[in-house]
Amino acid sequence: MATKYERIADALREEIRAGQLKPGTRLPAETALAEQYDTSVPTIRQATGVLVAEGLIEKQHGRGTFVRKAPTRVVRDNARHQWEKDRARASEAERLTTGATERDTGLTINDLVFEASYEQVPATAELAGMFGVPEGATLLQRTYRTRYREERTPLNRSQSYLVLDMIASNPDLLREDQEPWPGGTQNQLWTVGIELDRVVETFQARPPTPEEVEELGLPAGVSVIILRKVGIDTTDRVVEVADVVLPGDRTELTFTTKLTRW
Amino acid sequence: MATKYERIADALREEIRAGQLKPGTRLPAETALAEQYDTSVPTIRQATGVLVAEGLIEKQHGRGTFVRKAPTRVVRDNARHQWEKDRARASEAERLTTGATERDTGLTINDLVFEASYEQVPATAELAGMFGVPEGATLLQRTYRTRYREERTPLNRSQSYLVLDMIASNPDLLREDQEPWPGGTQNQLWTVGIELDRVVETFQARPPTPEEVEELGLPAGVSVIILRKVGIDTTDRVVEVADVVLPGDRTELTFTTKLTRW
DNA sequence: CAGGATAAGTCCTCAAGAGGAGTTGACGAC
DNA sequence: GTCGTCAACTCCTCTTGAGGACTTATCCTG
Repeated sequence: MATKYERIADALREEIRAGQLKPGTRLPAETALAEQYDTSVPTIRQATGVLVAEGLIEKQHGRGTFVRKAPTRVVRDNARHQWEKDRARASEAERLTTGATERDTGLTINDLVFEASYEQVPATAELAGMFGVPEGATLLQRTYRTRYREERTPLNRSQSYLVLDMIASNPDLLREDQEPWPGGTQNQLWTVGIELDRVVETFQARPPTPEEVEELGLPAGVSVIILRKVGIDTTDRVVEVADVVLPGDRTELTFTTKLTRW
Repeated sequence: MATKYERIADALREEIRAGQLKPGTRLPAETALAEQYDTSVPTIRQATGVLVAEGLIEKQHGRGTFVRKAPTRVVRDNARHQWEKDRARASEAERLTTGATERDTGLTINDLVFEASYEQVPATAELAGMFGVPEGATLLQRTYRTRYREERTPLNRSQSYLVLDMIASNPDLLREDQEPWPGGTQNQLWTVGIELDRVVETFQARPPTPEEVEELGLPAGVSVIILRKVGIDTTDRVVEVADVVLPGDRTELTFTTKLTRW
């Protein structure tokens, strides 16, 4: 015999699954639900709290409790690291299996706004260790935020680090006033004689910190994806490290691994 | 002015961050905290509930509330799709940037137990669409569970699908009694004339369903990573689809993308 | 007609308390 | 000494009640 609030949560969850409560619908008020299920308001709040944590409903202070819509997802693909010509090789099989979300959302890069800021910072012990430079060495830190046109909360926040000494031969890379990294990081690094060989991406999912909730405008119950991207050049040096914070409910990542046999 | 429970949550969070409350430590009892912060037990429970959702603490009925240890992470790397010889090419740069967790945990494949079961199921509309077969066509479904030796809850659950007709030429693939897929899926498919060309992996993070909480023994506040792996052969056919459910707090995924220039 | 005040409806905070259920260690019976 | 019982401690459930804060629509004022 489950507890009272669990039974209520189950009942509501079932109504949502069955489609009786459609996305966007407002649930009855807490007092109404309390009467309907013959219990008190705190017990109702406990039940709805479960569904919030599951990401099924969303509470809005003063407005009501609503069934959440499936959020718009943004697809990231590791093919973005490749040159354009290579991307064109994407075949029908890929489109069948991964293109669906992109088609559904109908979003293109033009619907997004990018913001960037540059700063010179000393290397932390962790970053210094990865780059193989002394702790405190000067790094160029670029902070990116991506948002939908006409939305305030960004879709992601990314901080990328380069060792200043490695890129000093091209002062344009340090100019704040120009479009950040036209042609992409790979091309930019090429202009200072660095040839990127491969990118290693590591990531995990965890609940957001309060700061991340604030910055990304996350509803309760969603997690963030933490992605660390490490760029390695043809001489096996770590030349770029980037930490990206992505909202878990709005992000879908795709990676293609080509298999080799020699 | 933040609310009372927020201030309490902030105070406890700060104690944890500062290391005054070390991982594994038991927090004072709810009644003691209520007295300490001059409030009621429900308010204390609300405050600690925030930290549970953030994954910082864990409540154990009858025992107490404990500061969570950083969970053991299992690293998945897309290099696992490659032949062994290729893996050996992993260089110092990779080890610097991604090998740390593997070294820290000290876990090898020998510490893990694999369970598998086979079943023949009709293709759902979604799977049929991906494979390009009629809906209801017979699929071979393999269900995997991975667990630590001497732990009951599995680390992950994976369901993999193959089209029966494609692999029918090797009846050994259907034998339940043998070690599942010796040599790996890539080698096994080779025995039926299928040459895997690439693997496309798509994933997202979301809160777990109650069933997943049950099956994977997830503490409150952690999310699951849903990974869909699609194997494509050299003739651009989708030959394998696998859905993997991973606990977000115990999993770290790594992908290496080799950049090309032609 | 525009703008602000108001009222109703909503979810949120906080309190105090009773009883229940899981865990642990101490104690006593055997 | 071993085992089971029991008491103490823990977190969990649920209740009742009061007031606060946010949102929206209505109504009144200018």
